[in-house]
Amino acid sequence: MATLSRQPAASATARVSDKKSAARRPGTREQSAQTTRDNILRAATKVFARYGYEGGSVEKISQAAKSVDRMIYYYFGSKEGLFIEVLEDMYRRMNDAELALVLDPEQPVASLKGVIDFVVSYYSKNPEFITLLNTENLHRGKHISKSKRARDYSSPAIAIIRLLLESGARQGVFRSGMVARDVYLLIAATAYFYNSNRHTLSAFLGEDLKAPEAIAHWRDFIITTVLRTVMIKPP
Amino acid sequence: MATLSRQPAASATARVSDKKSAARRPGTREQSAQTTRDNILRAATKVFARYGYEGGSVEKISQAAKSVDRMIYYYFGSKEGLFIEVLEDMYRRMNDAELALVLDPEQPVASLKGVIDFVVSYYSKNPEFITLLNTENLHRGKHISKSKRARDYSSPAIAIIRLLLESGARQGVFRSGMVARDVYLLIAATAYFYNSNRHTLSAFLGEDLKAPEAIAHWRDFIITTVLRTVMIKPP
Amino acid sequence: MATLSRQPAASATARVSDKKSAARRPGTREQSAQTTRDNILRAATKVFARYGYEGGSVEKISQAAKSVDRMIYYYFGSKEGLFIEVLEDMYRRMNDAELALVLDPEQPVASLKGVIDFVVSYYSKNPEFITLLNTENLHRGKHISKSKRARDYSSPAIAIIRLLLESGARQGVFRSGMVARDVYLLIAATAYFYNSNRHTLSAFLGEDLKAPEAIAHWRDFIITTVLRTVMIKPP
Amino acid sequence: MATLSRQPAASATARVSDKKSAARRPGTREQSAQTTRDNILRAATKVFARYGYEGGSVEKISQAAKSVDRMIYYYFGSKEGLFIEVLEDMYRRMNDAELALVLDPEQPVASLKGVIDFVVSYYSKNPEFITLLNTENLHRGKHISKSKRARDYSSPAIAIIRLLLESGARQGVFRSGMVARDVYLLIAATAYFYNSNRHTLSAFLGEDLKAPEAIAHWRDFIITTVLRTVMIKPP
DNA sequence: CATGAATGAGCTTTCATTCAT
DNA sequence: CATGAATGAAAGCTCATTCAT
Repeated sequence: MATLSRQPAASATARVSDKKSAARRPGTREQSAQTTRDNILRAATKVFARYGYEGGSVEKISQAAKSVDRMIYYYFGSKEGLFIEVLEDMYRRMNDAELALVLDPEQPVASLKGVIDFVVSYYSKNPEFITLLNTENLHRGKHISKSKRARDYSSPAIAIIRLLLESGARQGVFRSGMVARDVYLLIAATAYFYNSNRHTLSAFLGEDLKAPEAIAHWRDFIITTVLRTVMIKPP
Repeated sequence: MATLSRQPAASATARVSDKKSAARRPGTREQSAQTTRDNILRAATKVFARYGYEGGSVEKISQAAKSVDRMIYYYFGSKEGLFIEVLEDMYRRMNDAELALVLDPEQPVASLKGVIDFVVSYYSKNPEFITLLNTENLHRGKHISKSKRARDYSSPAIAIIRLLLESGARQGVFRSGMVARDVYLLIAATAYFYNSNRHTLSAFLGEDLKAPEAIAHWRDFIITTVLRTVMIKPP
Repeated sequence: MATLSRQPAASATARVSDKKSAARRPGTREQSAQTTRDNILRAATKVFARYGYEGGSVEKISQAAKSVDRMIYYYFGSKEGLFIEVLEDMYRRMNDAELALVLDPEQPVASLKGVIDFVVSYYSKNPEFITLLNTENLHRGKHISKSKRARDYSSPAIAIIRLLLESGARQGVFRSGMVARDVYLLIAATAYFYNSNRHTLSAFLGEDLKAPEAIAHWRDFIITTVLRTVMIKPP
Repeated sequence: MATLSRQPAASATARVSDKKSAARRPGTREQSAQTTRDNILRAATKVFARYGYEGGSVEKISQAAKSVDRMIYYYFGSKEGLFIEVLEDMYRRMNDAELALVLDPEQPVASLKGVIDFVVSYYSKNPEFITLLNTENLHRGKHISKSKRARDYSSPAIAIIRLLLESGARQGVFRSGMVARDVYLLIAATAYFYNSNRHTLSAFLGEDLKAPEAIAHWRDFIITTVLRTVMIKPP
């Protein structure tokens, strides 16, 4: 987005480098400390996303990280400490992705479509994001509330939408008085729910919500819904 | 709703009677087997909703039911068997509540508002419904797919909405070609997400989403959104 | 002692019966629940006495009891709960032994000798008593303070000594104004220390304090000391 | 004591200086190796005295010393090696304190009182001494027996008492034939037990044995007891 | 001289479940 | 119909110690 500076924070799991770490086994010392830590964080993200907090045992994680249980305590202090860092990293990556969005406020309709497209796409491609959030909500946000860094990652999406709503209103295409937070929640809710409840929904709807056409259809429906909600004269 | 017969199925956890057995202790024989079973089912619903499947231990449940572990196996065979019955009971109650909705298809706008109001209200008053569904989705629907009775409780809500959409289209107030499933998902998603992600959202939005005014505001926004989506000339 | 009723409380580890429990292995169901519990309590007494609280692992205990770790938690809830019961049982047995003492208040000198003899003998024959007390004192009495039954076992020895001191004073052989608590502590201290610090003492004294003659010598010295302290005209 | 040369050995934990190094952090090189070593030894003394050998973990010690685990192995080889040095240091300090006692053999009664006063005071002011000795006795003296320097610190107290007993006997105020070791043990036992078993005793006696008046009363009782034991005509 | 990284074995405790009456 | 007793496996975590620079 033109109006926002782009400086994605460093992220462990986002880093793709990793040099010489192919097929390393515990016991060999070739790997750097940072690599071990990153491996654990990455593995924990997957395991917690897949099995939840209780179901995601430290053994599952250490095995997935090709390390040993003990290292989790060495680097993260406790299972909870590790989970908190997983959440922080998850938010950081989401933040970075939002910051990387390039939008033109002078074209509010197209840009709003772009935001929706981004959100639908991000949730679809990062299913971990959804299950991790669900897990944290099951625990009533107790872990993220312990994070000191969590506040730093307050989603820029709402600010972006506010900008677009104001621009659109100025141009006379959007209704005035729209609350950015509401529009943000509308987009997030529809994109989130579709992925979050996929399994129970398909048990009753009898459809495969993962099919590309199904996803595209839902994305278009969201776009229609949002535009009809904010525009004065929807197409 | 006028067009649907009302025959709520028997539900363990919906039953509120059972007063005579207050202060009963395990070990006394006075309580009927049905009561012990019901106590466990009710307790399990709460515990699973609160702690998830892995976090909801057999011991937590038996203690909450003022019974002993052994009884869970006596009545439900296994922890998984109990969880499946909890899910079935949860769906049954949702079904019953939807069936109890009285709507007039000749007034599609008011009725659609009524549906939204019902969904928002139900999710708000039955937070267990949300966390149980999330838990089951974390497990990719593996438990509900094992249920033989699950299919019986396919939500009548979509059928209701289809009826209203058709009636509104006939009357010339609703756009034609609207897909009932999409509208249903839109309503469910917005109502669900608001409750489901309450804890993580409030950590960043800094607002109390539980406040009655906040809930009312969100309900009104959903109504506006849905009506602007389906109506030809929204108010 | 003539003036005290004799009704030793039931004690797990004091019971010698144990019927059919010879050579039982875990896995066979022949043993009664009470036997398993008793075995654990008895084994825990030995292990805690030998290795201390931290050093006395639940595995050591369960093996010594020819049972498994899990049963400790089944019957005692936690390692700490088990240790508390060990302490209670230890006090109960000491109590019972003191109650079984038969003394004649009309012969205060002989009876006082009898008390000393008993204490020296009891400490010598029950080294567990000493190390368990040391362990509990290392923990600043935190476990025994959690015991509800602990108060019931307040040592009758002081009351006995008070009786003897009063009788002796009446007869004109003991100094008047002697405090029973002081005399009790004097006896306990000398008998206790000799056993408690045996190992470090013998490292420096270069003597075997366990030798029967050494014990007899020390007992006689205590008797001399106590009598010279309380008697008007010591022999 | 006049008759004994005064040459207190160097003691790590007795040194109180070290002021310039306040607020030093591990990682900075400004501190001398000797300081790090001393910090560990001092910290270990406290931790072992408080938690026992098993309970006194390497981590607790290194944290208390504001150092890291690795340094313990660097300087002391092992946890056991550290504990042995703690014991040696403890004995050395006791030795030094005894050597610093100034007594006049020509006044045996007053000097004996002085010895008792010293012992009672030392135990009272150095509770670590007691719990460390108890811990070592729990381990049956296995650590101190591995110490090569331990023998060097054989308590001079017995020799002192022997001197006083002989002097008193010569003067006709003390009974002849008294064994110095017995008198020493009597004093040590009474002073030791009072502190060692403070916590369990107060649980039953219901008194605060730490109160200055209580300590003074006990010291006086010990003095009376010892004098009545050794004197021909006690006051 | 000093230290960050790593580790295997052990710790207490909890898990869901079955045995046996 | 109901239950006390028992259990193997696994959980999260801490232990003293060594590696490698």
